[in-house]
Amino acid sequence: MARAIQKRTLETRARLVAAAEEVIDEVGYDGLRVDQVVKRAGVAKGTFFAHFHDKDALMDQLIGARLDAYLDAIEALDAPQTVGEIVDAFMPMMLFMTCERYVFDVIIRYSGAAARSEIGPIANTFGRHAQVTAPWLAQGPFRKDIGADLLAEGVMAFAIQAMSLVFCALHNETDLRARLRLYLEAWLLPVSQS
Amino acid sequence: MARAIQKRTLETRARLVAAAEEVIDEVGYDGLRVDQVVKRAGVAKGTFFAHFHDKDALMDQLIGARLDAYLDAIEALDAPQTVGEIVDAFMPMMLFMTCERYVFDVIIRYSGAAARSEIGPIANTFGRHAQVTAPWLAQGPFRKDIGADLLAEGVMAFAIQAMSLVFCALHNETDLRARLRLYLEAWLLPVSQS
DNA sequence: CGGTTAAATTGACCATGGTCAATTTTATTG
DNA sequence: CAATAAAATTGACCATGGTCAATTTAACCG
Repeated sequence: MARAIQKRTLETRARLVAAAEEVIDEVGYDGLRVDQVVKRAGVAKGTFFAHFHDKDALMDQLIGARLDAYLDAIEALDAPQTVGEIVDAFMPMMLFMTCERYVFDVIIRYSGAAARSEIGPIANTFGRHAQVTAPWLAQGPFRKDIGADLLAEGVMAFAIQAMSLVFCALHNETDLRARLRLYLEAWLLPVSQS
Repeated sequence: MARAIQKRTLETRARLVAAAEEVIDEVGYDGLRVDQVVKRAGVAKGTFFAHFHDKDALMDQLIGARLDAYLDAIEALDAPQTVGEIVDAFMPMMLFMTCERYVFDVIIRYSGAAARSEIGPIANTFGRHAQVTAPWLAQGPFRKDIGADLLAEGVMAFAIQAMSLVFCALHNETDLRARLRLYLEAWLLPVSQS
């Protein structure tokens, strides 16, 4: 018969998360080692994996939480009326997403939700992102020949493309904003010849 | 003073590659273990890493070669005149790219060229892809308000988006074609309201 | 051909993520 | 409270990618 979750469980999990955040502050996401985390949390290694399916699941949760905070800020904004305003709205989140190559890889891997059985925190943020963006695009002065949901999916695709280029040898973070703007102007404000 | 590459070197490398391909045939890309490869090739583990910087570098080469073969076939085609023909042209390569989650991950990781110092085989195929696509888009009956290179970048972005969805719980391979077509029609044949 | 040097190869060893049978702790029940 | 069952924790152990000092092999030279 099923029992309620023990208070101890929540404490242990909280200690693991807190320890992980401390480690990340010191050595970055890429530098995190499970051994460091469990040592700092004062638990055995097996305990870590009783709480998180694997290291990536911890990352999913930590990074997902950060993304959620960015989305909270984005949701609080008024619907943007220009492509420039859209880019401005997303820039802080995109800068975080590209703060480390490893972070970007984790996000991409988990954004395509359910290779893993259940939808995790990061996958959820992508859903939220679409839910915020679609109404913006429907309300603003953007193309109306296709649905807002499809339009939002495209914004997502171009945002990912722009972020990918950050890690190419020839591009840097300054380009990110300019490139996304270029993409979105072409996507949201086409000038058809027909 | 520098010396020529020994014949032995090439033989060893060829044996490693051949062994790797055999292993992949049996257990897939994701199932490949370096130990298996070196055992089959009859060399020590250290030799493997003298020839490939890491396991991913081997994958880069093997997968890159496959992609190149698909691009050869694509290059031999006449320039497509409809979105449907474009989708048809890319489908075989996209099916390979999505044959395993692991393969797709490697491709994405290496497509953004030079997190690694030099441009590898996979990164090169992305360049080739753009070089094939841009002229097609310039010649065909598609939007002309933006340059063909930008148009080709967008095709790439949407192709990746469509492939990502293959691994989501709710989508399958049949959707891939339909979804890419939907994206590309919106991207290449917009109906502006201005 | 023997000596010398660079390149290639070896395999013991390490780092790190992950597993699981055994143990300890907590909750429940009579 | 004692007995018992479920949940949580432990840490020795494993799998696998990757390293590197030592060794072997091949090429070059007088």
